[in-house]
Amino acid sequence: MRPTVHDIAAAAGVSLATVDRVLNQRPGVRHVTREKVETAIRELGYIRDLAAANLAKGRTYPLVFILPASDNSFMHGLNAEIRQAILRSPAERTDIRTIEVPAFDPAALVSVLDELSRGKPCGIAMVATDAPEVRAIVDRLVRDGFPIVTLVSDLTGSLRHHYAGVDNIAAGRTAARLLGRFLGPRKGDVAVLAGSMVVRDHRERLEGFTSVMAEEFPDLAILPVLEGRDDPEVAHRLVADSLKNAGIVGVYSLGAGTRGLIRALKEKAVDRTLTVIAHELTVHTRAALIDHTIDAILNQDAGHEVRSAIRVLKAKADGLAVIEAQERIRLDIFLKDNLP
Amino acid sequence: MRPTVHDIAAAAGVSLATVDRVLNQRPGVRHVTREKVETAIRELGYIRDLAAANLAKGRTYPLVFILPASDNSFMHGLNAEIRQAILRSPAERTDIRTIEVPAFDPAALVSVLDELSRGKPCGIAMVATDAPEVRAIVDRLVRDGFPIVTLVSDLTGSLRHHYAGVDNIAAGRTAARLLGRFLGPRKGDVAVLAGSMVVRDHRERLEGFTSVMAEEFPDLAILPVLEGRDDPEVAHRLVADSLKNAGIVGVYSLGAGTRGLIRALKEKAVDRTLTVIAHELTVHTRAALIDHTIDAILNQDAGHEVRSAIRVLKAKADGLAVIEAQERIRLDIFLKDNLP
DNA sequence: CCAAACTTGATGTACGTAAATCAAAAAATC
DNA sequence: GATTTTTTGATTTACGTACATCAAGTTTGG
Repeated sequence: MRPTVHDIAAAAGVSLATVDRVLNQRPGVRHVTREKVETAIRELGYIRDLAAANLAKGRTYPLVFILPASDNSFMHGLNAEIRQAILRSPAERTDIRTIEVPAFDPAALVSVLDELSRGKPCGIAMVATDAPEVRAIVDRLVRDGFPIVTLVSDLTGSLRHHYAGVDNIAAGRTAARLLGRFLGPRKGDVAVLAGSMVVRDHRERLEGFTSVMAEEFPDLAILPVLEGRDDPEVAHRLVADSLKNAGIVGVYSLGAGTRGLIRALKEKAVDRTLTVIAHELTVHTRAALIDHTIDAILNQDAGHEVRSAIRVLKAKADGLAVIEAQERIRLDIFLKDNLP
Repeated sequence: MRPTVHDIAAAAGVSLATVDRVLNQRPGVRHVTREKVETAIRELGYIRDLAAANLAKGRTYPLVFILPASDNSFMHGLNAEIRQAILRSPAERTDIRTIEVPAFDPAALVSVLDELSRGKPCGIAMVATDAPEVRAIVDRLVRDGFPIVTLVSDLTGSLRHHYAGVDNIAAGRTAARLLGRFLGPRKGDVAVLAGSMVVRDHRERLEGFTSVMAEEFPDLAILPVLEGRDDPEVAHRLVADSLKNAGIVGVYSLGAGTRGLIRALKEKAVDRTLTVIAHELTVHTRAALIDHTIDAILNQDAGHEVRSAIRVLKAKADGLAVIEAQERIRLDIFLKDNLP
């Protein structure tokens, strides 16, 4: 049987109350006594029973998810996953709240974080907007002891404890290699559709994409990036326009809101010899993959991201280690054959 | 606050003892009283606090993993993951034991299962060997109330509660499409290296592979399957031999023990224009992917499989639902750009 | 050396559930 | 209607931890 507080007390030759004072870093223990207890803890390999502790404390984990108010399938999916997590709250002792902030708006994000810092959430998961002032307040909150994980979009260089999202540079590189390999010996132009270059994840995908393209597929030329602002209408217009260029052999859509892209592709489908790689599995991209409008979909599993963020925040709140491999968000590659 | 047994007792107008009898299906409760209590449970939305219950019972989950005694990287990795899980046992209340059985030997597997059925494990995870007698005893154990999940290799048509592994038909199909698309307009022969056709997962991969090849890439001809028995030496000889055929443009290695394959490929590398798809990410395949000997690796995450099996077995033992999406083992596709 | 401050022990309650015991009440049997 | 059987209640202990209280002991400071 694993040792309990009673065993520690006996081994250290002190009372239960003293062990408790040491374990919960309460004052009123002489230095030498504290050392005795800590030695006993180490030697017996005592690990406190979290379940029992939480029961005694009536503990819950108040968590906050901060999301951009973007109206695209991916964000809807993310929201749905959070709602699922809320349904599991009783069993997981969580108490989850979501806050929406305007997208691409660092100031709004900062003010929400500042507001939160006056409350007592034991963990914050946020889709980060990449700006110095956001980094600053995140660092402040982390120093004040709030566990913080970034979700979907990271805030590199900040002190956030963890990033629950994919490696977007790798995603871009992967897209480039798939596109290059699928095109084989063909030469021509490649169109890139992004949401906005002010979001870090889009910038990183593009960076990865262009570097592999340059290194390994010099016969393919990347056209100037189309910024669709994750809006189907805008994307449709931009892509339709761009496709008038007869030299285009491939398309990489690295943002969300791929509906417009798909529509433009279908209109052009008559003489279609395009190879298309897109991000995020939604009902639309899924259908397009099945009917061969899209050749491959790169995806991040929103459910995994949400569950992972919750696990990590709870672990950090308890000062526990996480299972790194479990929390790594992988880049899913879907062809029409391995759709879930 | 969520309702407790006390609330149920009050609401149903009975004593705590009676509520306990109902909750733990102990005898000595009249039918009408039982109904009263069950109504109260439903109306208050009572959910028992598993942590508290496990604490009170001093419960642990004795689990058994049954693995084939195969000496290949994948099985070593699986073993390592189980050892990791054993390290987490204290926190997860599990008590994990592994049993090795000779590979490809239904009789041995049956006798181990029979032996286990006389013990009291609360869950069994097994790499299934596909045979009628195995199916029979699995069904018997399931009927006797043992939670059983198959691991890596399934036992379709049996009553096992869950399969913690990838969809191997989809894996084969995906391999075919990748190979076909990577080869593009090239025509020629494709070599297939398998472990053994008596293992279900290998058969299924081949099935998926050949069907997509036939449907969509008629210019590529599949050569007779090479059975390497997951042995590097055998595989090396077979592949080296086969590569004398100048018409080969692609290779699909669907089994384990890919070391021999890689060696054969490197020896032949001088005039290499081969496209190669292999299964399972190991140190060897990883290196080969990086140096372009292999073009893509299909992988199943052994860590995920083990953790998933444990979660599912615990949930089944407690009669709880599992999060389906979380337990789905995905087919990882690795190019050199998205290696973990 | 005495009082104030600090340190420790002893003890009890609580968290939500499981499980056991014994007595009391109700129902079923003859 | 008495007796047996079944059903129910009341109460207690336990799981491992947290936390509070009070008394007693030990150090300090002046």
